[in-house]
Amino acid sequence: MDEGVQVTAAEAPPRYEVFHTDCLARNVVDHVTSRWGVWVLISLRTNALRFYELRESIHGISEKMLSQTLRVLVQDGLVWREVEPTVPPQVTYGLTEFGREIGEPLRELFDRITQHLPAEFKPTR
Amino acid sequence: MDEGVQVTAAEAPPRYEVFHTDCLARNVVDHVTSRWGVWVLISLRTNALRFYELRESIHGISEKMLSQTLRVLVQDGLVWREVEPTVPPQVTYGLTEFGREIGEPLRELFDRITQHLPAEFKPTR
DNA sequence: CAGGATCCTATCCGATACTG
DNA sequence: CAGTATCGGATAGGATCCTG
Repeated sequence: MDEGVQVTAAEAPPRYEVFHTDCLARNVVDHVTSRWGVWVLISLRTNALRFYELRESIHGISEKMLSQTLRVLVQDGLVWREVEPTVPPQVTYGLTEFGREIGEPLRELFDRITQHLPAEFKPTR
Repeated sequence: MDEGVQVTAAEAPPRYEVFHTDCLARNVVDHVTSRWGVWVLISLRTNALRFYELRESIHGISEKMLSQTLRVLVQDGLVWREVEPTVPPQVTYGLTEFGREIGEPLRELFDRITQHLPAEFKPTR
């Protein structure tokens, strides 16, 4: 049934086709804006981190959700994963070029949000 | 157990306190990046829309989720709501100043995502 | 038209236990 | 250390019906 892009009229405003359920972009957006994906991307923005570092820097995330989220982000090409075959193993995650490009507007988003909040909650920066 | 901000060291990098579960900013972020909140904000970015226009522009959203999402965004001060007491009633939604500030990085985010996707899925723009 | 109320299902996600 | 597997409760969210 659904297959093409449905833009009602030719002269329709440049409304985003991303809105369609079967759109690939929408999946990526959903992953980026997923409950934990957001924080993973933000955490990795400045530097690469190991699994346990990520877990500790993102409050409230469980190991399950962290690995699950990471797996998706790696699949989407936003995050790279490097395994050091030592004992015990060391796995490091970092942002790809794509991930960094995404992280920038994300940071902008959060900065603007925090700036609009009551003073008592504002970060010290 | 957890109550304050845990920044391991004094000279720690400016890691976001937003990561804490009890942070107000986190709630707003969760709303903005919620499954449907994203699309509502993007939809309203260029101009205000009525309820049914929103429902039609965001594919796959149910009336329930749309009204629920809108309610939260209005509470957060991102969206305004205007009721025209006619019969049948007309309710219009639009972005507040805050909402517009948030919408900008959001659009940037989606533009970058769509630009990185395979050509066959790319919007025509 | 713009929703609220209800019901019901899918999934999210945390806790726990186990593996290389 | 860095996960995977499984279970079960909580929540998101769709469908339907109803109202001002």
